[in-house]
Amino acid sequence: MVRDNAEVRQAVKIYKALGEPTRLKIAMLLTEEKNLCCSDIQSKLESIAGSTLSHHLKQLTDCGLLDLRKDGTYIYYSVNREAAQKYAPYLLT
Amino acid sequence: MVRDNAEVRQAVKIYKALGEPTRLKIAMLLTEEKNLCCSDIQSKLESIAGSTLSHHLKQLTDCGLLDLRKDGTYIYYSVNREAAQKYAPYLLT
DNA sequence: TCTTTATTTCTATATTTCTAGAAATATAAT
DNA sequence: ATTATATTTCTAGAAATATAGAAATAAAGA
Repeated sequence: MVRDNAEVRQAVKIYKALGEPTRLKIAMLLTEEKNLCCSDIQSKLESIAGSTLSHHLKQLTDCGLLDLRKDGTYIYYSVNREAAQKYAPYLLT
Repeated sequence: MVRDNAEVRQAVKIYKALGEPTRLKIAMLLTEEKNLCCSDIQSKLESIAGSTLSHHLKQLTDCGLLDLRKDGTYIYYSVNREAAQKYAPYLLT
């Protein structure tokens, strides 16, 4: 029952990231279909500015919930299964 | 993979509730020790105004993560295991 | 090189959230 | 009845967040 503080801080960040409709949607999109790039995601959301999406993606990666892989001009995102499993396996179901 | 919208909205609310350090701490306190009342919780946190705590508890109950039981002047809170299991089993580990 | 496409950073604005004091409500105890 | 305790509601200020336009950066292709 004794918890590492760093772990708890990561939990807060992950839950904060998921506690916003657009970001939860992004995480869910990436659970269904991995390796989408920024503009793929943008086209799957109704209407969102690139700059806004960029901020959301930063928050989702900074907390460790998303991984990214750069390939030329593109950046492909995917869900980090370990983090999701540990904190929010709901995403994976 | 098709998700109920109401479920997704509840997920957002629960993650938003847990995405704040004080509220995550409250949820963790209540996982370890169930049936604490408002003032018990207040004394277990460093220093928080009753009105602030009340708002946090409202958010945690409104999303369905905490249950409450009234007994006279006291209100005893506990974690709703089903909700925690579904969305944030990290709390229960 | 010039242009296009992808993404980020900067900046500003609108909105939400956190916090707590004061007042209100509710129940219990004297 | 009065008092004490527990909790909530109201209110407001401060801080954080969401959003997007404009400019900047980076890589690819013509």
